[in-house]
Amino acid sequence: MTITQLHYVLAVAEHKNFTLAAEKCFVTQPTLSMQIQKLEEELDIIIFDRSKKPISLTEVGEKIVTQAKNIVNEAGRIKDIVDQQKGYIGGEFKVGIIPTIMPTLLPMFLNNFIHKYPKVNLIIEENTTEEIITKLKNGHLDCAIAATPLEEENIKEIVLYYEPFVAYIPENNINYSKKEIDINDLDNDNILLLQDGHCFRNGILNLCKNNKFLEDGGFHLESGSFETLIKLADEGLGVTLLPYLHTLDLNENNKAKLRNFVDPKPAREVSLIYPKNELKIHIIEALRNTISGVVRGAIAFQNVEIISPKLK
Amino acid sequence: MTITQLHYVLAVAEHKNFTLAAEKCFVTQPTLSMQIQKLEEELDIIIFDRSKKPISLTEVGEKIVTQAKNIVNEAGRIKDIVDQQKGYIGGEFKVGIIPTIMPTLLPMFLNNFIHKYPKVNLIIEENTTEEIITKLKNGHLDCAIAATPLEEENIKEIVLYYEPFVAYIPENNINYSKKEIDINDLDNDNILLLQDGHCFRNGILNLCKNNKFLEDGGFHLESGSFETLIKLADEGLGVTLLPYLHTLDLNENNKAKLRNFVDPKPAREVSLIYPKNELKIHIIEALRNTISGVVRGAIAFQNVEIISPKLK
DNA sequence: TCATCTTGATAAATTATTTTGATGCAAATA
DNA sequence: TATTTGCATCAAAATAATTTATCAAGATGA
Repeated sequence: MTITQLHYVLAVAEHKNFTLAAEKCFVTQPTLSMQIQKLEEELDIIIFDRSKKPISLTEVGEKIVTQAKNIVNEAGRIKDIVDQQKGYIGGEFKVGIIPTIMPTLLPMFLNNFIHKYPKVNLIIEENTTEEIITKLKNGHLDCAIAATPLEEENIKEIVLYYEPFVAYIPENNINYSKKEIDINDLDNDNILLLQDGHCFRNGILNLCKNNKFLEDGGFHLESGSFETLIKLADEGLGVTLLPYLHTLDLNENNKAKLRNFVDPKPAREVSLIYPKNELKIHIIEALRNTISGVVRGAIAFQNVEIISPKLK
Repeated sequence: MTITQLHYVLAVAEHKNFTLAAEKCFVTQPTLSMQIQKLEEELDIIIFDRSKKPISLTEVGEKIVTQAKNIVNEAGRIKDIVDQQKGYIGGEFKVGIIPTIMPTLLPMFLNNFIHKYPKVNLIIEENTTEEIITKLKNGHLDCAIAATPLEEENIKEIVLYYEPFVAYIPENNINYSKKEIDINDLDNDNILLLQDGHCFRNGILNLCKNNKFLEDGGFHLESGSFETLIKLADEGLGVTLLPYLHTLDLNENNKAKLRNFVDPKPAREVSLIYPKNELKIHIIEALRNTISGVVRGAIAFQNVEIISPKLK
């Protein structure tokens, strides 16, 4: 069994077609046929059922493919180790970002970064915190941006910035008239939050433990976007909290309903997180510097005294 | 990079000697030299510092070796998949057992098992519950025996038996005169327990929540063996609890101090646990049957009504 | 139904890689 | 200085991978 053979197997499994898979592997079709036959012979099992159209995996084949992916993935990390040693800033670099950070932060640094490090092939994906942790640990992500602290084993966190929350108070609410809000003022309101998995929620729940929402769960909202939350708040269903960077894009009408918190402001800690093995530490450092640079201007002036909750 | 090359690298890393490593790989020394050179050339780094005696790993070399182990380990699982498919009962089979189960259970089934399945190369190691979980997940163990329930993701549990606890009451204790003990009778005693990590401890703490030991922690004992606990109890430092199978080996003097619990007896659930992928399920089933057979005779007659605590 | 197309298997020739036995060379040992 | 130890090197031999050309089975479609 060779790593090459496993690559061939994966290609056929993906394309369900020997000829096409061969092209993708930059070899001729007989090469693929032969090598896969050799592997099947060595293992004395059949991986592909060639009688079906399109070609399908046998039951064992499925398992072999799953494991082959693991092996190939692990093998790929050898290159990462070497790149790290050489201080090479380039190659594939996969970053996970949680949904509530993605739309505001990404545009701020993306252009900057790809121009500064053109050799890096940046691959960004939106993931929940939970997905991020799994993928960091199994190597499907090189680093991620999420709300912290997570205190996960084998994962390191470098704080990028503290982002204060801003209250969004609809007009009919008794707190609307206040210029600034204390977190305890909201004790009697429904606080509309994002669905679980969007870790933003965890960030707030711990701050207002006396809130009705938590006590009796008058109603349970599982919205996926701040836009929905704002509309629901406008309907008089409660108040909501928005991370500062999100409030910058609101229209004037909505901005009028924003109220800053008095110090100490509730805030979320946003960090760059990555596996302890520090395989791509050079690229991670590059990313950190880029983000720090652009973010400083955007939120540094906000005098954030943190009530950073212990997440999850 | 080939899997063979990685094997060669690991062999040299282990033996610190090309000639010896070559022997272990059943190839000649030039083969090893060439292949490792080829790999070093491909990666454009040096793995081994040949100037030192004995040969040593470079800094990158260390990392490469660590990763090579992962790759080789993952590659080895392909064989497991195939074996599983073929229902083959044989090959290497690694079992972890927690310290408080090892000495009593192992002798009961070991002989039986290795005679019944001579093709299985059984490798037993003593591990804490925590180690077991890690090793099951990363494939360094095929299955394990531990106190349950653990409720760990990706790990399955099959209960082997329920083992009742027996109280060990020193003579000076007020409970000594009782023929049977109620768990609540011990509320005012120090209960001597094994150190953390030995999961036996978790099994008891939840049962007697009012115990002084927990309330004020008059003193904290971190003993590693039941023998020590028994001696400390004899010194008048408290009472201790022993799993039933352990009590069978005590001397007469000690046995006199044992008191059964009244129903419902506290008990620990002992299970065979293994990864959800069920890679070696046939061997695991074989092991389960063997253990069930021998254990039934030993503790089935104990009318165990379980207070099985939820473990950590 | 019959020609045609698609697609994987096979054969033979070619090319590339791996392994080996013989030997060299440097450093340690005695 | 002679000897041993241990890795590197080399060229020949053995093995293995790849390719080109071709085939055969099943699908497609006129």
